[in-house]
Amino acid sequence: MPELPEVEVTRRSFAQSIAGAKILAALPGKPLRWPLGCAPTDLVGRVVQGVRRRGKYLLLDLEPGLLLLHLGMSGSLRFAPTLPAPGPHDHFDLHTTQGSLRLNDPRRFGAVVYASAEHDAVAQKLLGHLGMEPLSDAFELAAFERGLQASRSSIKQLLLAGRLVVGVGNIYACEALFLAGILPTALACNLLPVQVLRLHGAIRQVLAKAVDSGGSTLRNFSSANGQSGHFQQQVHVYGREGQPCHTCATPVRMVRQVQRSSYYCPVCQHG
DNA sequence: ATTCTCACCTGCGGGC
DNA sequence: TGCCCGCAGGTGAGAA
Repeated sequence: MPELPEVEVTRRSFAQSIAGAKILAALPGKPLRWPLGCAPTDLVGRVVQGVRRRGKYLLLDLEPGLLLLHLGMSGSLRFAPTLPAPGPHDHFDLHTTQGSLRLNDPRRFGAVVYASAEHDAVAQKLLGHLGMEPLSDAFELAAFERGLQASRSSIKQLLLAGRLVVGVGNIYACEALFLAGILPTALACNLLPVQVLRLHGAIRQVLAKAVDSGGSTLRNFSSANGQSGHFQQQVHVYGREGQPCHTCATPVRMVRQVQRSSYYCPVCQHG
C-alpha cells in the first residue's frame, strides 16, 4: 500500500506526539518480514527523540539507537493515548509514556528493525542503496538525468527500483509518467532532455500533491491518527483501465511490466 | 555490475 | 452460496 506520500503522512500524524516519549514496553506479535534484531525488553527506558523518513522507511530515533519501520504492502500505524487489545493483524505495539504506537499489517510484508546507529550494518543493508529523496533539494535534475542515461531498464522499472529516486511506487510511478507524457515502457536511456525535465517535475508534483491530500486510501490506509487519504480521487490513470483519459478521452490501457500493472494513455504518453 | 524472477502473506473480487 | 484463481500500494535475495 504505502508509497512515499502515505509514509510521510503517517510520519507527520504522530511525530510530534511521540517525540520525547520514554518506551515502557515493546510487544511483538506474529513475525514480520525481518526479526526485530534485539530483545524487546532492550528497548524499555529509551527515549524516542523524533521520527524521520527515508524513502518508504520511518526512522524512530532512540536514545540510543533507532527503530526502522516499514509498512510493506498492507501496513498502517496507529498512535493513541490508549489502544484496544491487539487484533489478529496487529503485529507490533510500542507503549510509551506519551501513548502507544501500533503496527497493523495483514500481509506482514512490513518490518520493525532495531539498529544501533544509522550507519551500522543492519541499517545500511536496508537504507544504504536508497536513491535521492524526491521532495528534497537532493533530487538534482543533473543526477537524475545521469542515472536515467546509465540504465537499460524501462523507465517504470527504474523508478520502482528506488536506486535512483526513492518513494515512487506503482501508483505514483504511473501518475508521474502520465503527467510527464512518457510511456511506462520507454527505455530510461532513450528519454529526451525535455522528457527528463518533465518527469523530474512530475514526480515532485504528484508526490507533493498526494502528501497534501493525505495520501491514497485504496483499501484501508489511514494515518496514525486515523485520517483517511483522498488522493485516489485525483488519480489520472492508475486502476482506470478502459476508462476515458482525463485529457483526451481515449480509454486508459494496462500493460504488465515485471509482474506489476502499468496504466497509461496510449495517446497522451510517448516513448 | 546490472537486471530479472521469486518469495514472503493475507484478503478480496470475479468467474464458474 | 461457495470454491478457485488472480491480483494487490514493496523489496531483498539469489539467479541469470
